[in-house]
Amino acid sequence: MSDKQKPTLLVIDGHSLAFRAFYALPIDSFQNREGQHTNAIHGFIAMLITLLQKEKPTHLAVAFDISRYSFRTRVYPEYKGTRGETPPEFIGQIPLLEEALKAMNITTITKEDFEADDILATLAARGAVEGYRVLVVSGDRDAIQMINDDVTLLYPNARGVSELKRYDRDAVFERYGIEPHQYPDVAALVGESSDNLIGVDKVGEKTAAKWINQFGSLDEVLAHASEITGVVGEKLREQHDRAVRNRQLNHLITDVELPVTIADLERRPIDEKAVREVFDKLQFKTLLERLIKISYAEWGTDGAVGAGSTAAESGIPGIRTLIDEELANWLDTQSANGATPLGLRVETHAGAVTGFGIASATDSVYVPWVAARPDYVALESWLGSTAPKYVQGYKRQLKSLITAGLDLAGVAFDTDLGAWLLKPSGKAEDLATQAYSYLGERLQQADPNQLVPETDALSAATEAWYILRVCEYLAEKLDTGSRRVLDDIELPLVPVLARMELDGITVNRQILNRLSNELTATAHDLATRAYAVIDREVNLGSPKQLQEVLFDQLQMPKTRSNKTGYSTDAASLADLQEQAPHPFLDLLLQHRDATKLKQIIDTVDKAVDTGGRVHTTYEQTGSSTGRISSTDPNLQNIPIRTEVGREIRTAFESGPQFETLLTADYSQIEMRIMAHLSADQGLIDAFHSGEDLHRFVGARIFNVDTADVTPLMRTKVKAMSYGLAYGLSAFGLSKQLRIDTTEAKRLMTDYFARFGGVREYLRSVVAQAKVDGYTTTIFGRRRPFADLNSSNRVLRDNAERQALNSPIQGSAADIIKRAMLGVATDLREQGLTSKLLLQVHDELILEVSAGETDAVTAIVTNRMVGAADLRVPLEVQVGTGKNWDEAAH
DNA sequence: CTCAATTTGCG
DNA sequence: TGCGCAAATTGAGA
Repeated sequence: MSDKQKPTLLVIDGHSLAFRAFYALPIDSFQNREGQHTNAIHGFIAMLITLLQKEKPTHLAVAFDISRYSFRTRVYPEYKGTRGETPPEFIGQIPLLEEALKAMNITTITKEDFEADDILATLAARGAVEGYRVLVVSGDRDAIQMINDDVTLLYPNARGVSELKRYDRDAVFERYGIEPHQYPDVAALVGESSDNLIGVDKVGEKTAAKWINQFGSLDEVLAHASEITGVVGEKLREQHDRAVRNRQLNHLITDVELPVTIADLERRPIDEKAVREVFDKLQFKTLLERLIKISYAEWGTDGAVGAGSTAAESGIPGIRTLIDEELANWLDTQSANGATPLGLRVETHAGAVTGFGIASATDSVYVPWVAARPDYVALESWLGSTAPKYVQGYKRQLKSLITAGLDLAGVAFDTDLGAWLLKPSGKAEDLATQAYSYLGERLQQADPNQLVPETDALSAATEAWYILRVCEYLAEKLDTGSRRVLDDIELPLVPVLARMELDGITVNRQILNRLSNELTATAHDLATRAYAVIDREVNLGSPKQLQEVLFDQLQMPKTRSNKTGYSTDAASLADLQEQAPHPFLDLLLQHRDATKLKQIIDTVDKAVDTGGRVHTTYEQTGSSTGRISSTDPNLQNIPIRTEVGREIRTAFESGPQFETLLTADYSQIEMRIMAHLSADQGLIDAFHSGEDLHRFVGARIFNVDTADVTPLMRTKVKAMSYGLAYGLSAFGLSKQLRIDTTEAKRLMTDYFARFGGVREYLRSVVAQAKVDGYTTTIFGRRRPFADLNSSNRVLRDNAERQALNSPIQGSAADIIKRAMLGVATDLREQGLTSKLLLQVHDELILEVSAGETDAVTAIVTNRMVGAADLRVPLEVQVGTGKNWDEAAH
């Protein structure tokens, strides 16, 4: 008999599941009118309903513990002794749950002196013998021993309620490397903290599984204990009794006498009246609807239930699977409709393309993709054509296609980019969330309490249809400026970024490994010395432990306070060093520096592929200002400010087929943008003078000749200038320059006396933003602000500084993106093989082919300088070299 | 295991 | 009491 035909017995550990649900769902969101908490009941029943739908059990029972005491606590009083008091919010939920189950006509079983798991084990064993497919739901790991070819365990994962993990024999083997029936042997050696069973010291899952595999069983392992060498062997012989005791306790009883037979557990229809009463008392409206609905479906009663919009209601078109001629004809018909966009979803599995969903407003098709199939001419030509396509996650989809050897053109909208331009400070949303946010429609999988993952995910065809609709909605919402940014900057940038990611940059692992080893030694040495100075060993990476050392042990003056006490960051430590010099401080700072650099090196090293290259991922929708960010690994925070830091940069090289690396960075782009936006004549003159900016500004402020500007004066002016764009206060400036606030205030006054246009501009940005609710960059990118008129001072001040900075940082982001587009275009059009590799906000890094250095230098310079037409010139510094460090000069 | 907080790297 | 990011680590809590 196949499993499909077998009757299915579903048995649940009631207490353990309810407890999991209790911790997984927010307590405060589930409370009925009497103040009784109901989150555990809600989670449990949501899970149960899903299980009924998915697994369609023919027989069902829920087992409960009667009390905390069982035969096991008599044998070993400390059993489960680590479990604390029941949380007060949990009290009362179990009886209510039992009441609800009763109304649903579900059998609950308890047995004096036994735990629920023993009941489950008994039912599972009997069910298997009687020819059932058995599903056990339990959050207790001991349940693993029940698993065999007929019995599967559904185990809640760490998230608690979002899904159940299926454990069959294979899954157990994969996870633990043993057969399910051997699990108690392993657990006896390892121990089980939740049961207060202490294992053999030094023995973890790996060791225990190895022994069990080697000797066959716990008894055999113990019999051969004398053969096991090393400290673990010693511990095993010493703690032999623990393992034996644990094994006795974790053995589940499979012949508990029960008042029911399996046949008695056959499912029965719910008592609808009773269910309505109980669920009403619990105030479970949605769950009641779901339950009634499935009950009607199952028991054949009239199913006229109003809740939830079904496919037919929301107008999802049916899906047709098309290939060959039919597909060609369909695409033909669509393009005959002119330039009407189609939704497109590239379906992938493990990175490889497996199919396509394509949708018009009224029709959706699915195209399975088998790379070897010959006749995809029509599809490929449509993909590569300018026929407008609406997508989600353009870059990721494009990369999949490129990897599959396919072209993609004509992308005219992306839900992610559109949503981000509309609300750049929002979180990235998946399609289901977007459909709900913008269309108000719940996609399948909408129930957050679902415990078992949907078996049938939404078809790529239906996704394409939703993508189309979300895009249409967003396109409607975008103002013309944002739309221009999308069309002229963001969408065209996607293929450029995709190429950069796929290409990656060559990294010399020998250099990284050498540096890593050196830094490990340095850090170790520094730590040892630091321990000697304070006469004890602490974790130098733990702010909490450092606080103890600094403020308790060493009685240092208190620093800036934070949520956990007093700050130990570099600035605070530097302050301390001044007030109360101590060798520990310097050692700590150096140690931090070494470990941080090592961490970055190791992260990059881990990301090197077999071809010796590192591929970052650019987050195009990650920032609020319009910048792109870099992750996995982040290549925008490679050290440069210290000697060792720069050494790391020598590891980034041009690839074997290339001649050199080229870096090009904008000089003072933000100050230039400020000069442009403020139209301050002084600042504009500064940039036209050819003089060093800070020297020029310093001369004006301190009333001296440019030649007489001292380094100290220049430093102060530089800090002031840069701080301007961030909304720096006199206090902040004094902090940074380590001068008193009076002097900082005077510096600011003098600065604004000479460059009043800047202050005027910054003021006007904030004022305008308060009126409009958003700021705008030179190229029309918007950033909305919610808190500019907040009555909360902190919120408002923060929003004001963000608003003041956004047009500056955002315009710089626009400019370098435009430069990247120009560079990519020119490289392509001039048939050059040099490649754009990295972007670091105001810097581009390229890999240059032999003989192309001059051409590439010209392209990069022209495109970067010409990326915007400002009141001041844009200046670019270009350098070349074998590696990133060399190229940066 | 997950999450918040802290710290630090870059622009 | 200075804008924008990503990553690692610690320690607490579920």
